[in-house]
Amino acid sequence: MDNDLQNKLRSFSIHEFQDDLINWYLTEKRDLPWRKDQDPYKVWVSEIMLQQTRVDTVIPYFTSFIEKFPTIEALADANEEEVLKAWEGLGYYSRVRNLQSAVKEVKESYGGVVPNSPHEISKLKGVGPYTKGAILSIAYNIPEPAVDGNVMRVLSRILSIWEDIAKPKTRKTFEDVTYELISRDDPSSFNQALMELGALICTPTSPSCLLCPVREHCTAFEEGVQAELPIKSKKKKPKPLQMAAAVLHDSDGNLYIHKRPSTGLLANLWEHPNFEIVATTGKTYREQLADYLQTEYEAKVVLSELAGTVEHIFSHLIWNISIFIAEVKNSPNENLVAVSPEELSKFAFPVSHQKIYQIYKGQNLA
DNA sequence: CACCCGTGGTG
DNA sequence: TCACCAAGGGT
Repeated sequence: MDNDLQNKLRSFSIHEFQDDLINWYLTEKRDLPWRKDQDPYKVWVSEIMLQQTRVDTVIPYFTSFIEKFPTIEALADANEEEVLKAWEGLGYYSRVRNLQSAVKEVKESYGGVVPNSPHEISKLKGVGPYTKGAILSIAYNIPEPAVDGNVMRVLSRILSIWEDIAKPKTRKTFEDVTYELISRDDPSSFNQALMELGALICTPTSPSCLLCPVREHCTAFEEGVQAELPIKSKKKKPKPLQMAAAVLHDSDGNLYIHKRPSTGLLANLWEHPNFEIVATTGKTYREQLADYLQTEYEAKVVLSELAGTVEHIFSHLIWNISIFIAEVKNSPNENLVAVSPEELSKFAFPVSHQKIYQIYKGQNLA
């Protein structure tokens, strides 16, 4: 921590800040399903789901996930397909594979009890510095910083910290600050209050300073620079890729689907056969797709004309997918699995491939 | 550190 | 439309 920041903290009314913040939180906090108790497992699941994901999106997933897998034991013993299906549509699917892996570790090495030491909990897959602090403080009431985007935004304004919060090393500054500020009486409420304030009052654009319970402590508000903070450098634009996909079916209406590899993008999810178009050949998308289905799956097909397009936007790339319907005239190789339309709902697909299937169903109707 | 890893909402 | 956002972690 630099000298300027240390000086700010020396003249900061820490206890008054804690009281104003926590009292506001205890009165105004939202009634969320993961706040019904302090079960470390449920806190853990909620924190993983909430990573880079909105509260409103998480709520229905959390409720049904806990119904399906109410305990560490239940999740540890669950079928991986079923677990992935419960996560379908939430995104960042490695989160749930890491979670199940970590839960198995807790079952085997810690007797099914989530460890309460920073060192041990950090070794669990998918538990980084934020999630570590969140579980320890919320479930175990241990005064550990839990620095997420909310906390960096709120504290950058409170203390007028002009470091770029997009830079990895900046998180250390905010952990140091949080360690100075955190309530030793109620670290759980303190950490959650900082995040709740960021979500409800101290929002990224147009913060509601006049409603803020801690504006008397806020140097950015005092100086009128709350709209300039935090400093956050720009992200790269996602790179567009041209793709082609086929909804492959036989004359009985069975579908032929492919399981993606266990690492990388959309790992272990199912998809309709697809590939990236090569721009340099003189062939049409349709011709390239027929070639691909033949070489990759030994599938002889009758392809439709272009049936539609689907866009899939990721953090770092964009698929522009041209969709064709293909009827197979032979038995494809073992890289494809045949399923009936009724069975399809047991498999987890990325959202783009759900849309691809919708196009096929629309064609069937006509 | 830079890059990879999803999705849906919003001004 | 588009840029940015939302309780990050792994490599």
